[in-house]
Amino acid sequence: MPNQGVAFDQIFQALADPTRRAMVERLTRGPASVSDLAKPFPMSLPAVVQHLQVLELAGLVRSEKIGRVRTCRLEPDGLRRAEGWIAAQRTAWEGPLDRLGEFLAAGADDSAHADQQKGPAS
Amino acid sequence: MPNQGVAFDQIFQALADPTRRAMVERLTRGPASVSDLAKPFPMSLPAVVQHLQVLELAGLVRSEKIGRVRTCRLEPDGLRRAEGWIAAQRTAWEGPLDRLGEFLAAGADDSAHADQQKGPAS
DNA sequence: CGGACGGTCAAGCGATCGCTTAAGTATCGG
DNA sequence: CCGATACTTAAGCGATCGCTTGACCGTCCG
Repeated sequence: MPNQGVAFDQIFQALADPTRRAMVERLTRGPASVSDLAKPFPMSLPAVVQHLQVLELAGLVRSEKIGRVRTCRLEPDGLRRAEGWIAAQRTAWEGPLDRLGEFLAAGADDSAHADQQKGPAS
Repeated sequence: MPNQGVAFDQIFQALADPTRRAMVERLTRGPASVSDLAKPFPMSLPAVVQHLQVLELAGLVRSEKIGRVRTCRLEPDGLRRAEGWIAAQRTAWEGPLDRLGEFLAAGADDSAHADQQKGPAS
């Protein structure tokens, strides 16, 4: 069972490769076999399988072999984990008060007006 | 300046390293100088700067040198781009098919008949 | 049965990654 | 002006990455 507590290292590393991202995009449109998944790419089949293993180890994809065909499908939990981490960082920065801190740190000289119309309260 | 249309490759690659993610987390709590940013880590200063360059090239961090101090701050746009891509894939998977597609593919053996019970969508 | 199909295993190779040390360059403090 | 501070640059080294080729195994079809 592809561990659910996979490290972010593996998730982001998996997503860092364009081939692997293209595979994920392909899999959002439905499950696919290995060779089916390999067709768009100009590389050998073992290379594709290696990418697939990276995705699987990261918990982004699950695959099951029936007969001689391995069928791969997306595992949205991995994606959700990555999205959650990013959102946490982004909101930690945008949330409390820090945009102002940035402004102050940049130019503490002419603080005549401190009300920029930024921040559409997302 | 680091282009805003930076490739996802660089963004996810930058996020794939635990040291770099820790730096991002640190920067959500406010701007920091290079050596300040380096303090929590058991590595040499040049190593930290190299990580910083990766983050900056990915458009996740911006830095400005004043006097002999380089001050780094978070660039939320990069984070938002990454989050957007992930969300797009996740919703592309979860949206149109619901979970039914996944369920059918897992339990059913072929596409000839699709008359299993339907509507377990939560 | 025999061959094609779908995938797997193993070795290896060049490129990149993360990190190091050593030796700079600029600024600031006294 | 001199030393300390805050990086910066460059070279190098072992480990990992992405990909290849070649051999192999199990499954389906005629």
